[in-house]
Amino acid sequence: MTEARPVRPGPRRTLSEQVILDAALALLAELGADRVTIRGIAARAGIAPNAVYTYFPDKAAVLHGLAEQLLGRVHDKQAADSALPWRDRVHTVARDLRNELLAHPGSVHLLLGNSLDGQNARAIGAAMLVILADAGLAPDAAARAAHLFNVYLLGSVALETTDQVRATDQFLWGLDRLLDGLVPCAVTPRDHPGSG
Amino acid sequence: MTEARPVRPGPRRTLSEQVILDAALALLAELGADRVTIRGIAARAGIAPNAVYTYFPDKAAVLHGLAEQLLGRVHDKQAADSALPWRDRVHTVARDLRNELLAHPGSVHLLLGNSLDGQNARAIGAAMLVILADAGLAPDAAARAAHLFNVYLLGSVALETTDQVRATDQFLWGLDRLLDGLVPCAVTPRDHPGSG
DNA sequence: ACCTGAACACCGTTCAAGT
DNA sequence: ACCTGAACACCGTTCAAGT
Repeated sequence: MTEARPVRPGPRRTLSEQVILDAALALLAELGADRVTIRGIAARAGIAPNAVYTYFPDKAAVLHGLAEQLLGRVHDKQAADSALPWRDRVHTVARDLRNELLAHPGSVHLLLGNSLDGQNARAIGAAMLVILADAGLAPDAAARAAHLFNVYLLGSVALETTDQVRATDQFLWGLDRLLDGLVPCAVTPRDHPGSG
Repeated sequence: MTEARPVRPGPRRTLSEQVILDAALALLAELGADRVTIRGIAARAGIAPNAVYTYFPDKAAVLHGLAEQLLGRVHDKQAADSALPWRDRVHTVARDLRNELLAHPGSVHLLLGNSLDGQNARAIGAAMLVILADAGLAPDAAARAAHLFNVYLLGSVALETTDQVRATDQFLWGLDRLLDGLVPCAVTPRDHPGSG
């Protein structure tokens, strides 16, 4: 017989939070938001429904993780390029986020229903703050403006999703009105801080 | 025995759509959005759950009617007063709608998830168009601006609801930035059209 | 036309048990 | 620690039947 070293009871890590979130994301992309159920996720991951509760306290926690998962798919290199005009950088972030949200119908309501306090959410918010600081906004104004940006992005896509229309013109028009309203807030406007 | 005149089969109109929507609204106000269920509505109305389907094809239709019901509770007299500055009139509409939505947590997601094409929704939208026209916006710009207003209002309240904060300062600040961005769109600005 | 009881096919979640 | 089968308390919706 083999040596009787203390065998750990049961498999140690055949699953993980990531496996569950991957299954949830696949379900969201293929079947829509209303099909993202605990039982559906478990079935796709090949486990029993209640096994999910080993990793997440409840469904809300799974959806919160799923929202974070979605934001992680957006990486903006152009947004970080401080040599570009700040309005263009905002446009880039807005377009990329909007496209990601429109690609997964229902994901907007996911973001609107969960606090955007995860790692990826904070990263995007921080990138936005940098852009707005480069635009000349004071820290508190930049924070308010970043929130305003979130409101506009999520609100726009939510209405686009329910009304079944892709109104890119309207989206960019509203974004520009919003940026126009922010311009007077810039105390030290500088388009190319790298050259100053 | 009494005369055998053709008695109509069953009670003719003991219920109505309005009774069901009233029950739904009461449930929303008292127990929250997630407790607005077909079975709950029926119980409060004193009928069997499937009786609801005599008046509405499915739950989505009930919620659509409920969204309309909510908007009907907002009546703005000040918004119609063309003697007031247009920014004040917008502020009034925004404040009243926001207060109504915050009073019923979950109602925001109700509005965001249903097309705002009902009678009350159109009335509010029309009032907004009048204000924006008085502000000097051309019809197409006014239409875009009205949509922008919807996006901002619903997006703001949605984020306020999920983050459990009532940030009135932030709300008004963002609204003003938005209105600032609209000012250049006014081709024929006139504050008091009644005096012209 | 309007309402009912009963059933169907689902949910999220919990519990006791097994490794 | 991790996973399972079974159950509980719900859902929305449909169907056949009654008035």
